[in-house]
Amino acid sequence: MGSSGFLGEFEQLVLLAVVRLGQDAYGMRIRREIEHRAGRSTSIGAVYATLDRLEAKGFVRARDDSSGGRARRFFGVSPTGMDALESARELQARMWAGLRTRLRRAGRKA
Amino acid sequence: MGSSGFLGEFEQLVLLAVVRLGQDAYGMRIRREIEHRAGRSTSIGAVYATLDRLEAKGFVRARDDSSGGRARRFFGVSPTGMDALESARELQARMWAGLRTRLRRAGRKA
DNA sequence: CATCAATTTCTATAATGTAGAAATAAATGA
DNA sequence: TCATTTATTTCTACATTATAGAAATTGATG
Repeated sequence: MGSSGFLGEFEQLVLLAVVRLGQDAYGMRIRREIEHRAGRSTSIGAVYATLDRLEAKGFVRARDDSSGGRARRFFGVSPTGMDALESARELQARMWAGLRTRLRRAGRKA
Repeated sequence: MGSSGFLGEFEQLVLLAVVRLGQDAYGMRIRREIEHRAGRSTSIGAVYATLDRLEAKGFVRARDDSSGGRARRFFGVSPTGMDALESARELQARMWAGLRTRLRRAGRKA
């Protein structure tokens, strides 16, 4: 993938979950969010490994936990990360453009 | 990924290119289609490796080349493959739902 | 038949995805 | 206070996917 700025499938899920959760984006919460919204089970290890990789690419940054409670690692999406999300979305739009009807037709006759 | 039916990022691109190309979907052509539409360079090896994996999963099937010319390997998307595409699209829709404005806001202030 | 051009195969490696056990540390109740 | 529970993160290991490019194949062409 050559760090070319493209987002893998799961990376995209995690990044979107971080956007959605806003101030509340930390590992376990992100995991739950993905499981709920995507309806797909995932492991906590998968989430953290992906967060670490996203951080290494500069797509998310960890901010320190200031709340008194249990120490947690909160994440936020960086401007670069936002760009990556936008690009991914645009790419998908281009690739899908005009294909929905064709897909439905094919699905019926299959 | 455990062959859980999820499509990787590039797998999705290839599958969509096969749908779009219809009768004309063979390796080199798929490569060109992706490069044009996605505006992203890719290698022929990447395309074939992905086609092989998609075939192993039953998402595409190769049909024999009946045209007289240079022997080529044509591909078509199977019903299962169509389902996988639909699922991927639905998943994306769910994950993105209601996020565009938030993304734009964040992009501005960043 | 020699060469060319288009296509596919093959080989090798990097990046991403995935799970689950182990470690950490706050909270709780005795 | 201390043992226990509970929520969270780290760590380790491995499977799958992504990627490139050289080599092989085969029709076409001179």
